[in-house]
Amino acid sequence: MKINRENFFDLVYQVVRLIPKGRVTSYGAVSNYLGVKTGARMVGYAMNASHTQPDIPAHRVVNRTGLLTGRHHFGNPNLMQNLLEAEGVRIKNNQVVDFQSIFWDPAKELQF
DNA sequence: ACCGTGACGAGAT
DNA sequence: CATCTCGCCACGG
Repeated sequence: MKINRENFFDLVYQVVRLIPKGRVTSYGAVSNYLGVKTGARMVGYAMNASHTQPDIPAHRVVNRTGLLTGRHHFGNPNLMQNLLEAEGVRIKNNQVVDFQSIFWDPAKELQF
């Protein structure tokens, strides 16, 4: 079954909503989980539009290196980091500390 | 309809 | 190890 853009956006939102507090995931991981392995950019694009949707912890989604590449889209560049730190995620130089340990892979953690 | 752009990622140089 | 290039697909101009 082909994933329409509406479904894709919606699915991205759903997955992001499932990210546990204090954990983070990557655009690529979400994309891969949705079956669009090469659609990491689309996830980012979806997140860009996520501001229209409530309850979207976009701050828990970073790039594959754990870098807070999306911080400039939170109005305040420090907001993303603040939100993460408030959840116990340590940030060092715009990068998630111990990224691998708190990384949440929907394909593995969620498994469905 | 064509082109440039992007909250990405992986491989090449 | 630092940069560059290309693929990906949706969207705005």
